[in-house]
Amino acid sequence: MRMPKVERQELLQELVERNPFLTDDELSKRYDVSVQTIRLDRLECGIPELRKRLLNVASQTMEEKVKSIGTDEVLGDIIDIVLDERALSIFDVTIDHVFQRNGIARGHHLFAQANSLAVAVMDDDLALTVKSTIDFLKPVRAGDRVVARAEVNKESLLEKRTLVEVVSTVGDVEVFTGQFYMYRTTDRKQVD
Amino acid sequence: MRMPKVERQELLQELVERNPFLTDDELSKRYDVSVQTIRLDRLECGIPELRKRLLNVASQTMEEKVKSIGTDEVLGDIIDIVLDERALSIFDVTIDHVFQRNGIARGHHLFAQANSLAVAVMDDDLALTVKSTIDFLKPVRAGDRVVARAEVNKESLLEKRTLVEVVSTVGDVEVFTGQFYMYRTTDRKQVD
DNA sequence: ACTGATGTTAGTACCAAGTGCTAATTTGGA
DNA sequence: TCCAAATTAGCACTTGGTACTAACATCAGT
Repeated sequence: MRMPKVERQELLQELVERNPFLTDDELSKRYDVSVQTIRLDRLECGIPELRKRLLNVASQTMEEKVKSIGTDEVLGDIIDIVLDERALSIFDVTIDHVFQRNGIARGHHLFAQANSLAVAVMDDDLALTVKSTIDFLKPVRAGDRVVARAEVNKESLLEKRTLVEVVSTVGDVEVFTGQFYMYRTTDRKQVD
Repeated sequence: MRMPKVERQELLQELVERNPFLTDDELSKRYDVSVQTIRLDRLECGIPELRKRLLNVASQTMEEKVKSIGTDEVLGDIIDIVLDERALSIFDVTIDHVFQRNGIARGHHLFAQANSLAVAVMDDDLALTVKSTIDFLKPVRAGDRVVARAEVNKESLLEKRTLVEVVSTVGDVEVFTGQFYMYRTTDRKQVD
């Protein structure tokens, strides 16, 4: 006897989960049983056929891709924006953004939200961050909704390095502040 | 005439790129041509059949899944580390990290690499960034390999806020510097 | 030793979504 | 009008299956 049925089916479940790319034929060789037995096993365990497994994996990807393109361009959703004046974005912190150890959000996500907002508020296709000073005031946790408010410093608007100040809050608690010195590619004095 | 051949083939390329889940049959209805025409188009354009497209997308996902677990924890690969002293990480910039407009890396990715490294070099499970001052010295582009070097300030080691200085270079050009003031949860004076 | 349940294997017909090929038909343009 | 390019049709074959039926194998209980 090669292996009891139940054991084979349990191994099969795991294996297919980790590696969805195996055909029944390959699986049958792996467990030294006939293809038909593998088919019966899949039927009993509710494991779909190769093609449907691939389709599932592929759809997952596409969903994630659509999401990640949106979140890569600007981390957080921009709710309100007046170019060269102010902007506001919301970022919902999930378990993906926190340290496993203590559940506190990684600093670079808060920075990313603020930095993205600072870039967006500048009325310039090619705005770049040159210098920045930031303070992490309070720890942020999964489930928190971080609201970032960016304000463009009027006096610096015509200078080469425009100052954008960002304040992020959770509820009414300030959790993060940052000064972003932004470099404009197009020259305001000529454009306006 | 419905549409010139070349135009249809160009649209086909784009469409299939965005939505790899369409069968020849569905495509043929979309462009109001026969299935055979679609097959010829795919042949000429080198577009693989549905099943191979799904397989490609699925394999990508699996690779990314393996990678993303590692890259979320720390952006960039840590090459060398001496706890409480210094650390070094490498981060390969891809098109995913740059502005489409000008091909320059988004600031928050450089920050993320440096911040991750600063957290890692602290001999503490729960190190947090409290304050940071950073300078983006030169634009970084896709294809660049950014090497970040973190150095723990010895004098500040016993203080509540330890200073970690990070310098990132591409080749031998400094592109980014940052001072990270880190908060330790565990108290060095008691632990040592 | 016989019987029955359980498990395994074999074989057939069929399906989806193709490839690869040949042949017929349509169509646009000089 | 006539030719070449483009399109369509048809057929045999492939993969990786489903769904179903039938034949074995094996071991347990009586």
